[in-house]
Amino acid sequence: MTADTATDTVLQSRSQTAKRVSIVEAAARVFCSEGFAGANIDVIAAEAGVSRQTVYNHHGDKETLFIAVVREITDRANARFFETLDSFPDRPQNLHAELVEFALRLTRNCICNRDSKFLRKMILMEGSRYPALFRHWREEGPGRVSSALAARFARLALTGFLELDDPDVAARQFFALINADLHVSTMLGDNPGEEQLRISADNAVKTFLRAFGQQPRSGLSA
Amino acid sequence: MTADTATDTVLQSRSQTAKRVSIVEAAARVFCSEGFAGANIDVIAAEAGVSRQTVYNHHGDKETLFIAVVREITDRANARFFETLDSFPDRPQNLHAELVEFALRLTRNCICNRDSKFLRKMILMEGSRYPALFRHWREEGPGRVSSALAARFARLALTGFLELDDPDVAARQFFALINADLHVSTMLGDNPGEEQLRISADNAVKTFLRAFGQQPRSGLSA
DNA sequence: GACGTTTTGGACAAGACTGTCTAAATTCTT
DNA sequence: AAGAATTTAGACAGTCTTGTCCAAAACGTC
Repeated sequence: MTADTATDTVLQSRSQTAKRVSIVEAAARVFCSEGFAGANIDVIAAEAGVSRQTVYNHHGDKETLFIAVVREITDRANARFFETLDSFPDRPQNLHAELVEFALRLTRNCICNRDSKFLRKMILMEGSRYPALFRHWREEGPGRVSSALAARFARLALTGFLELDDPDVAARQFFALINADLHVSTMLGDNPGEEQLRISADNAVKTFLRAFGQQPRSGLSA
Repeated sequence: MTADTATDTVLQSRSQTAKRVSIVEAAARVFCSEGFAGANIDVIAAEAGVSRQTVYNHHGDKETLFIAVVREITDRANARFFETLDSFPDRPQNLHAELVEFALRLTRNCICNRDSKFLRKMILMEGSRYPALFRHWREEGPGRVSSALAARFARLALTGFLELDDPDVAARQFFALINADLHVSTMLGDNPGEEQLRISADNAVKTFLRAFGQQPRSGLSA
């Protein structure tokens, strides 16, 4: 009964939603490379394969579009973050190797991908102009991810794999170390190769474990 | 003879150079908060306390002005960096405490100050548009600073204060750790308080020394 | 195939900005 | 204090951009 009309209303005409996402993707690309002020609606429309009027129909105006894009990308990036976090090695056979793999997933999915770059740029440039928008990013994103990672580390400490004073600090430092070698090149827009990523993750984990690693108590491994 | 005219030509009229730097400072502020595209020459002129025509007289056009500003700030920031590096504790009495102080100077002078923020923003946003400009930044700045810091760490390793596989990696990681707690808030433009800076530096050094610290061989201390 | 909705393309007004020009005012040098 | 150079304010042309409007075309649904 209402089901049909309801889903129709929600799903819209399929190509309508297709256009919607295509606009958001295009807008993200353009905002990212030109900045908010430098972004041009005509260019966004062209890149989305859509007429300018359609952009205005869907999103009202430049600022509204910008906000929609940031929201969307924020949510997607956060989802990705937690998804990646789920692959944390809670019961490692080989802590070093498994942490390196985890670090690699983190850099690939959450630091070097397009969404993350977009967010870094936009937060840095427009963060102070839209406090609410970016407070949301901070609290739902880095804030929660950091606590979640801290909890995983705390668990490893309990099992005797790590020796930690403060799991929250350790989590933040883990992120920092992962970024240490990549920071400069990602700022200039380079995309580090697989090789480079691996070396970098390995360096990070090596240092992290030098600082916090420990042999697990034997009884608990299996 | 020529001395007079020469110095005249170089020094210019004193207020002329005063205006020049005032324009550059104002431009830096405006570019920083609005981005290149969003920056408005009239605003820059007003903020420099100068007429628009004067801006054009001195710097020709917006892009030329931008390049001049980036160059100037890059050089200043680099100079500051090396100056700060000179206070590295080569013969520490108390390695932990002295590294913390050094880290604090580094965060204050080279990470949280206005010039550094400007450069981070501009490199992130316009880095790919002006490769030469920012290659210069990278090679003369982070690149050389990192090696220089690595050399200092290597020395501490020789004296037995540290145990290092690769001083270059250690240097990059030291920077990363120093930034670990500050990264998110500086992205949003917050200015961490003195308290926060100290805690953050202390966390960084604690972890760094857990990973690389060592009691120095007794013979070498005095 | 008819009907309602969405999309298109192009025209358009309004505003903003860059960069130039000029004549008058101010400042520097001597 | 005179002469040279710099600075100013304002006007101005030209361009670009945003956001609106509209009639025709395309699309999706029944």
